[in-house]
Amino acid sequence: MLSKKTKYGIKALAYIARKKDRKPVQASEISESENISQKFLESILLELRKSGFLGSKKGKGGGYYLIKEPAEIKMTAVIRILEGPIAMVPCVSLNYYEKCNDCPDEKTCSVHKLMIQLRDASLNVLGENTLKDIAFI
Amino acid sequence: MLSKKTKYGIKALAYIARKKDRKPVQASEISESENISQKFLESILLELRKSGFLGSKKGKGGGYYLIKEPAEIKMTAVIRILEGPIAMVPCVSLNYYEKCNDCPDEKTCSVHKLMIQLRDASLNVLGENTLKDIAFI
DNA sequence: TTTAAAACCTAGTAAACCTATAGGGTTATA
DNA sequence: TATAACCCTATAGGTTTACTAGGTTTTAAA
Repeated sequence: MLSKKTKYGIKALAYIARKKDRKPVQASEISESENISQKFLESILLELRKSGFLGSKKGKGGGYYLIKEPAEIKMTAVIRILEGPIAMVPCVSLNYYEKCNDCPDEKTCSVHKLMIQLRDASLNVLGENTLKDIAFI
Repeated sequence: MLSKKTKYGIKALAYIARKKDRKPVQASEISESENISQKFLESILLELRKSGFLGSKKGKGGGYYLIKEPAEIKMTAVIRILEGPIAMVPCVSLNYYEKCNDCPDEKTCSVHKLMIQLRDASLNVLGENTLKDIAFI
């Protein structure tokens, strides 16, 4: 299951990307338009800022804005920050590898085999899609 | 993340599939060989029996056995029973569809769009793999 | 210079879910 | 009839999720 956090984060990024001018967008505006609890959204936007996707401006007229071009933001990066590893088991994760303790040999593990295929399929989709691709209909 | 339940369930099915004869395999044997807590495994095997993957024989010399040929057991079916829907959001699920309450229009939703692609990629992989494919090295 | 808007930060919390464990009951075979 | 094996229910302990509350700080505009 995709967490609400990730879902809201993607929606927020897409909302910001759709704005033509690069003026800061307020959390309250996104919250209303996308039906997301404002306080919860604030924490997500903060995380997106800290991880380098968004910049922010404080005070009246402030808000959040994209730092990079939408076409340069791969969905792999967004998902990894918001949701975590793309692999479904740590033993097939490229970025967060960890050995299973129950499994003596990965090469002969049937789960491992299947999960590698799933990981690669997901990586393909997420690597091919940028924020630009999904933000516009 | 893949739940331990699903992981153990797949390992157990693969273990049973690798047996040449069709004699019932005991939970205790699988538990030892695959390093799975026996009580936990029992509950998983029970679920796999109730959902039609396994048959069982009670009493001494009893155990679990496959009802269908490994080549006829698609991994989509296994995952759906053990882990639940393959889609990461209910609004793109084929078998468990549910409308999002925050989203007024699926056709213009950027998350929806991405999740459909992910679902199809996963369905592809899981549909192409049978228990036979993953049980043997 | 005051006021209000907005981001920023910390903490808590109810509910759900996960991963078992406990403790037996039932059934069939040797 | 003893024992091996499946069958079933309940529950504990931990983690994660999805918020909510309540403020502080910064900045622009009145």
